[in-house]
Amino acid sequence: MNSSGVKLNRDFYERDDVVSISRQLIGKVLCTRIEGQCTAGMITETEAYCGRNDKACHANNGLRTSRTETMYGAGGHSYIYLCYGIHHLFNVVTNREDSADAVLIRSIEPVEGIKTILNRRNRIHMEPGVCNGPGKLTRALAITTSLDGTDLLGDCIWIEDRKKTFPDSVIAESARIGIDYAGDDASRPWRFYLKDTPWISRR
DNA sequence: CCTACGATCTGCT
DNA sequence: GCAGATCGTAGGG
Repeated sequence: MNSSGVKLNRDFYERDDVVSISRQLIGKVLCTRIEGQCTAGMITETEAYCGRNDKACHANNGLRTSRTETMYGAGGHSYIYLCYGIHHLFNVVTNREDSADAVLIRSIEPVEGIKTILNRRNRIHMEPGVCNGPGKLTRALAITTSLDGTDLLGDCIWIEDRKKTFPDSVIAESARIGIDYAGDDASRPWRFYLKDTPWISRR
């Protein structure tokens, strides 16, 4: 797909610091190959969800159900769930089997398959509104809950390192969005985004 | 079985 | 800025 890209390997995902991984995913490229269509976008915004000790995480307090099961699996798989009955949200599962850490991908800047992305989003022209939100980018890349549990080392959904590096000084952190119910964990600075880009959901 | 609600987006005022 | 969409999940009876 892109000769300069190197697919992230299992070792990247299986490390135990989900907050660091969340920050490191900024600048990486999320790719899908679905129904013959290749699409990709550079990750510009993420949020870390810290397993059973995080009140905002679906696996809080060790909650283990058919929905949360994939979060307990090995790092490097997808955790995709339906939000508000409409939106398919995509997460990267991290850490070893039995932990339940994950990174929510919140925004991307499209870099490949622009026509396909515009079609899926029902738009004519590319602009930040096409992919600046967790429900928007899944629509753009054709990611749905039927792909929950997908191995990110396969050829359907994966993440590439294209050697585009950003210094820490251009990466901002903030509280996570839309988790007011999470008590003291609601204010933890586990959201990361590129400071100087329009391709994010909020300032 | 029943009810409440959500890691959001869109369109309208 | 705000309401409505829309349905799977979780929790309680």
